[in-house]
Amino acid sequence: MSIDPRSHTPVYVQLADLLRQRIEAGELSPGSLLPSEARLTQEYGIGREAVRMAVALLRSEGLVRTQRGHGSYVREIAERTKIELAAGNSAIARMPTGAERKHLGLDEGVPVLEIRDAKGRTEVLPGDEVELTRPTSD
Amino acid sequence: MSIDPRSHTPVYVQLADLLRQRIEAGELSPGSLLPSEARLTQEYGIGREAVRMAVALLRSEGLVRTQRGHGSYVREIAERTKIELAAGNSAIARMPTGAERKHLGLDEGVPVLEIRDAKGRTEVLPGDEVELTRPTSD
DNA sequence: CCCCATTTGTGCGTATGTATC
DNA sequence: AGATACATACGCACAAATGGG
Repeated sequence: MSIDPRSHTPVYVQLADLLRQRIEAGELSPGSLLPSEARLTQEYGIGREAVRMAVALLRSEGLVRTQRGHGSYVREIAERTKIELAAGNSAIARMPTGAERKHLGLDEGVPVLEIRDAKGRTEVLPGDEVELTRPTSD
Repeated sequence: MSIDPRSHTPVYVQLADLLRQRIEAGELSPGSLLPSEARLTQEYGIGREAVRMAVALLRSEGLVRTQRGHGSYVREIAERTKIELAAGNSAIARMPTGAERKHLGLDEGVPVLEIRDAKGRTEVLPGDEVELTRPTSD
């Protein structure tokens, strides 16, 4: 598989698609380092700008985490803790504010679950670590 | 408030923080146009790359929507439809795949809710338009 | 401790395409 | 038609963080 500069699909999107495939195929396993920007520019014969935008796109999707002076890692899939949505409560999914992301230690591209109880009190949970359940009444 | 190029925090993160503050403070209201890239580079004395990455970061957070050839707008807050989480079902929040985003017509930086029933069938809902509820058993 | 190689962050110049007014 | 503004893409250069010797 290769990249076509003359395609209507932007080069950086094509690269992101390729990398996403390699991640989902397990060829780039969770915790492993992506090839460096320099390597990707060479291997695919494209510019650094396109490479950086491709990685930024994967970051925004929560697939990779970038560490300056080191590289970009494939994010590890967190275990999801089952949380029961209590009767009378509701939940919404949204992206965290900057403060929330810092406070919860969230990577880029990770949503939060905001739980609201009947009294209007809210609780914000890391979206990649939680599975919301409602048990059968049996 | 200004930007410090010598800070440990990347310039583009600092700018994103400043713009986020202005958005959350209502100074940049929903539907309004952000200053252009050129204006931001001048006003903050930073490079184009930093400006573009800051705006991309806000996009990934679902705060702004960029319209090509026009500018970047502060996203309007969508009405949320209440959806009941049925008994025996569960839900997780995550970022959509590219295909899902296209199919659902989602802006960048908008998570999805994936509902799973007892038989393992899943349904994907736009995270910015849904509020998950569990009524009181009354 | 310093030096060095690697990697990402930042700034800037340039160019082309496309959408809007 | 023209001006403006963003999107994409390439190039180069230097700064800053990281880790190894």
